[in-house]
Amino acid sequence: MCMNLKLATEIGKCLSNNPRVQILEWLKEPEKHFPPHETLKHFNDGVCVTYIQEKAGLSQSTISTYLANMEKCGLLIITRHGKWSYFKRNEELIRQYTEFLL
Amino acid sequence: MCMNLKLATEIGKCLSNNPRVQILEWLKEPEKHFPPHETLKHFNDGVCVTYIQEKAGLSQSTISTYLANMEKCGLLIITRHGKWSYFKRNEELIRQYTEFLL
DNA sequence: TAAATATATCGATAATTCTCGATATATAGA
DNA sequence: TCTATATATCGAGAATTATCGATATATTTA
Repeated sequence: MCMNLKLATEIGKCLSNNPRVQILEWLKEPEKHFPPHETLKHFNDGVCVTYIQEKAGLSQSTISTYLANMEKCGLLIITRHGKWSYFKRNEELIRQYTEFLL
Repeated sequence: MCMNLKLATEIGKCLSNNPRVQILEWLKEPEKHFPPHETLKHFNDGVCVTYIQEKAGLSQSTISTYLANMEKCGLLIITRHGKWSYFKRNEELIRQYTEFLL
């Protein structure tokens, strides 16, 4: 999907709220901001909802919705392992967005 | 002023609404989207409020407020000539913002 | 100085977003 | 299968934003 005004505005909406921008920043360096996983020993697929929720200090439902919105507009990529959902940055989409702005 | 979470969120708010994102896009190439000025013969300082307002099709007060907000967070630079206010993109700030995101 | 023009600000209502707790769903383990 | 854990979805009230018309301010010109 290529960048356009409509999608850019949806991305902008995700980036218009402090907690969401903060999450995107944390996910730049997961190992620096989140505890290591007990099952998975890496952050290749990002961070699970619970860790992000605890760090953000908002309710589970709020964070779940935020992450779903960010995934929907492409800012994040979701990978499910069993009962966990891992979220990581979609660097390609973010690059497309920044190129659209410039 | 250097980029930080708070400012990035303010910028995100400006970029969370269709008309504002559209304005930022139009201002990439003013000569392509707006009529030439009768007094000034160039777009060096950008485009006046009236032209932007007519092109956007929203009320004068709405556009004036939008432009003021975008100027306040640094996305636009305002230059006044007599009774006109000209707005142009602040490429440096936009670059800082994109680097923050990446 | 009076009128016209361009922009900014104010006050208000409608629409959207924020954020929560409650509850539903899905998976894993006893 | 029953229970615990992780995540998603729903419904609601509070807060914020969208957008307008009216009006104020500033500048230019007659």
